[in-house]
Amino acid sequence: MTAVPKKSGKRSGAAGNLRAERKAQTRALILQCALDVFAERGFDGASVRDIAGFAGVNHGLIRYHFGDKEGLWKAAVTFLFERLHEEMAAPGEEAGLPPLEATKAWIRRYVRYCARHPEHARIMVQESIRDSGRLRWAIRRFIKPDNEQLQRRFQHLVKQGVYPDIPHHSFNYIITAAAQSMFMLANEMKYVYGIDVADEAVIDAHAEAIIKLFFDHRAGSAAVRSRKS
Amino acid sequence: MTAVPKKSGKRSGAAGNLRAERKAQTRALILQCALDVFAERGFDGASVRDIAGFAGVNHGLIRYHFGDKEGLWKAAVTFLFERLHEEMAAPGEEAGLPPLEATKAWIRRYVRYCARHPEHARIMVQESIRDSGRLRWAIRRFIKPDNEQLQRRFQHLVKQGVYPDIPHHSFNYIITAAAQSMFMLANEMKYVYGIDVADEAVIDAHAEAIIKLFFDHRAGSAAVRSRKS
DNA sequence: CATCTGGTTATCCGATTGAATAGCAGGTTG
DNA sequence: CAACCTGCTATTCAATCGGATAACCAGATG
Repeated sequence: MTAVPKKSGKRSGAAGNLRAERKAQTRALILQCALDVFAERGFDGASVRDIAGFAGVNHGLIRYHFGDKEGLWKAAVTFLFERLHEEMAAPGEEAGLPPLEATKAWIRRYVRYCARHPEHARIMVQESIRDSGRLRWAIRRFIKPDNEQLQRRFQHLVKQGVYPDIPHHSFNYIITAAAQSMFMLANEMKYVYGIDVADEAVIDAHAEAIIKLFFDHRAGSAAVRSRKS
Repeated sequence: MTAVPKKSGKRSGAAGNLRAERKAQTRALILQCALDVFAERGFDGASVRDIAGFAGVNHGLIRYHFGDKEGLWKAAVTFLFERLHEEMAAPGEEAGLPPLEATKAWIRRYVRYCARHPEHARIMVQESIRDSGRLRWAIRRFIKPDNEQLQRRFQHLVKQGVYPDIPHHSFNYIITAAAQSMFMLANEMKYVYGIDVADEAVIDAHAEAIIKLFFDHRAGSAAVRSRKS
């Protein structure tokens, strides 16, 4: 979490919209800082003053842009999930793959997303531990639809006989937690293993480890059988 | 998190230690309430006054027993890990099992612990997201030793050729997150799936799902093969 | 050029926080 | 029984919180 220099490039495009441009810039800057601070300290622990401080603006400005603290949180989370959907949109090539291979590609993409934006898991975990109206709002609006999509993918694998039939809620929490936790707990990784989770090699190796454990049963077993045993 | 009635049974055992007995009772009561509140709101979000309120004592008393807020947190976390070690101690029978079966038994025990005490994962995740001195304290004192124990178990499986060789830190975060997350995020489970994670059937099914995905590669594949495919 | 609008800052408010201090009451001890 | 610890409560304090209001001023408008 680093403070961001204020109003670096103004560059008014044409005429007339200079003010609107700066307003949008300021809004986006506050949102990004809000994501970081909310993720690190939780809703109650984060202070509007700190967020404004990191963004280099007066704390009263947040009230102007977002109404109140909860409005800021909801705007930040909306931005978070819209970015998730953008970055997780599958490239066209994936449609042609068989379902298991498509799921492996999805895992690799999701693990890289978790590494790139650890604040996502952090902010949602913080909110889910407490039982707030904000959690219910985010679930109804973002989490439940996303989850139904994952459920369809999972059921497809099971129906094709290519995956064992376990309760879907278990599958969901196991797979997402496996992908998120290492990056969500980057500080713990640093102190326990001395490993920097920003390292590309660590990220890719983690994705492959998940795929090996979850989706390469036969190949995994074969690899095991090829050992001395 | 429910408020606890104050001083229910005093029952002075013999003579002389009536005061000491009540003191220990009060201390334990405060610790339990502190665990719940710290887990739900994080260190900064939790107020000493709230913890004292749930315990039914004056907030000044916490200063008397634990010095300051950080002292209370450390005492609570110490209690947490000592209870973990007690409840995770393997019954003697497990020593005779082959390593893979022993690990399965360990998984079942750990999943039940996570369900019984979701505040453990919650409090440590909250602290790890922020990079505090408290996190480093807990890692040096509890997490690192526990982790080395898990690493030895894992390496034993790999050496016996009974488990695929993936980076240990990946294995660690995948397996513990898979066990913890559903119970840590009990509120999300409630709203997304309408499932109560206190249900024994849900807990046991989750443990078996983890075992099926992680440790029953051959059996899992066989189960898959027996379908129409 | 004069006026107006809207993004932003400065400042104030009551509530709550962690911490500190003084005092009380009842169990303990000689 | 009387003096004395000690576990506990009541109260105070400065700091910080979220929210509200008024002033400000650069840029849009006519």
